[in-house]
Amino acid sequence: MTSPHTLADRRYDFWADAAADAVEERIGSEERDPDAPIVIKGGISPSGVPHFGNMNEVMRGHFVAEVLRERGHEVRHVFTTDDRDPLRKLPRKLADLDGNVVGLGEVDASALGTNLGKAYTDVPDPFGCCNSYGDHFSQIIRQSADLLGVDIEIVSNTDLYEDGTFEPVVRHALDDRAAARDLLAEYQDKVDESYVPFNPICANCGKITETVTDVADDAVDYRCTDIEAGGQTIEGCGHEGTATLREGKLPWRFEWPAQWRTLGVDFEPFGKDHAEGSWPSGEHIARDLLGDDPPVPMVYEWFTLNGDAFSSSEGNVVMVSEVLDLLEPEVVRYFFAKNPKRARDFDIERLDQLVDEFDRFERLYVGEIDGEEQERKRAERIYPFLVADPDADRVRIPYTFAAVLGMTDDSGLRETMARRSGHIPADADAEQVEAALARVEQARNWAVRTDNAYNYRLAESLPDVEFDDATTNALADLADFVEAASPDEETLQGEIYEIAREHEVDVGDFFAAGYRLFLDESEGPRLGPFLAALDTTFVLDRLRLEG
RNA sequence: GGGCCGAUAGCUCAGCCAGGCAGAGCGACUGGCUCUUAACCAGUCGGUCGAGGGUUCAAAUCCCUCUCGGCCCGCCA
Repeated sequence: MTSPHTLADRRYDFWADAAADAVEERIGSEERDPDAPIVIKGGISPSGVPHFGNMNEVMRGHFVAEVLRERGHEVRHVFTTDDRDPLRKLPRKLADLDGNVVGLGEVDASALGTNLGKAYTDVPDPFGCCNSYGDHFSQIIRQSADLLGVDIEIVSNTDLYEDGTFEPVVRHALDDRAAARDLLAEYQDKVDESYVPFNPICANCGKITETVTDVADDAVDYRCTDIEAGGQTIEGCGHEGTATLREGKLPWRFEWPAQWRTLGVDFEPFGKDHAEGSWPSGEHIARDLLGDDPPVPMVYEWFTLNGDAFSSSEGNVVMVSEVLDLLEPEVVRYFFAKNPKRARDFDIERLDQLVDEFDRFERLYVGEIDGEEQERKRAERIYPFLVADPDADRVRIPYTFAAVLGMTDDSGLRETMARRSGHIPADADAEQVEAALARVEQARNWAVRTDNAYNYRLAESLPDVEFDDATTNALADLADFVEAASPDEETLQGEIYEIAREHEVDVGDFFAAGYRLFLDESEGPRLGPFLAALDTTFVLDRLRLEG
């Protein structure tokens, strides 16, 4: 037995190197054609909205593929959408191709409900934009991978059945069904004498059935009986018919090894749910039933979202497209480059922490800061897999400050504020500035979404304010000072204190007045640098309560 | 009940394979910048490495037992 847990050890600074070693060892074995490209696979059922956690299935394999390519191998990254699986229950939430999540009530749910038990590719697309339910969600999987900069070859499981690719394996399993049955019985109690490792599709109602009554060379007879699944019963129509070996599916425990064989899979990552169930039986089936060498396995731990399990039914999901509204792709990739053996929480409230961690990682890589040897080595090894064209001159504005810059939509003002705060160096060219400010969009979205302390908005017009005479006079004095002295940020910051004292206005209250005037908030960023960055005329009018 | 994986500072995580001073960042706190507020600088605090035992000159690291959490051991995938 091959343990799927032992690959991601710490022999390397990057776990993908350890996995790549195991793959290289495998392809060196004698039964494998050394010239054939290495095949890395992942796969999920297009059962509903593919969420951020599902991307483990894409990203973990991706890094291993990239490491192997770096070592000079030709690598195919194949991804099966297990779209011949039957629709078992209706998800509570769906999503259109533009990433908008909608409730089940917003589509024709009854049209879905009547299709329970059919393969995803035989269920109509509730949005009407793709050929089937399965195609719809496979398309979103493809888009999600694209957004993360990962190139995968998506293979439809249904196609593999219909075009005959699977047919020899299906025949093999049926011919050796006694052996298949004995083998699976070691893992599943319910496998009995009547078990046949093939589920035909009913020609009458289209459901995937479980009752095979006879097996011939190129076809099976079946009766469409009730199917129990997930505590509910999907009624069979009672039809008796004959199905070819292309008109049905292998049970998952057999289907997985069938994919390995037909696609020539060398490496496959999978979630921990498979580690103690599907993997041992799949490995056994591959070796002893099919006579194949199973791929190198790797288990990854699951992510949680804001502390709770990802759950489509509970609605605790976030899609890749949503995440990329909040984070740059390289930061997302960084998250997936961490040790897969560790369960991780994807905490939206604290994305700033993740971004800060990435920024530090980047600075370690470009040598801008010095860290401990270990973290420096990790950065040197892993960073190139996160960013296509590492740029030592890349300017990163801290994420939280970028969120603050989102208070205005004026890009010129954003640049001025960033420059004056020292986050953009004086000699930065236009291209660097644009790249540095790109993050503002995501950071602003984050601040708005979480409505946190960085969610400021520049008050476009004079807020409804009422100040006492001393404060009003002090503000007017401040305006005069700004007009006369064109002060830099620090001078202005100092003068705010000075003027508050002169007018015997409490310093805290005076600052609060400033924040009220410009942000309509009681607190805000450091006022001197903030006002210094704003358009002078605008500042003068506002301080004089004129607009 | 049996099996697998995980647990290191308030938070996010390195370190474990192959034993050698308990680490980083962030946060917090203190101080600095004429200055209670984003930023910046300096410093401080912060640990029963989940618990207990064993091996060892030496254990976060190796071994055993236990606790807690997740997953698997029905079906399905």
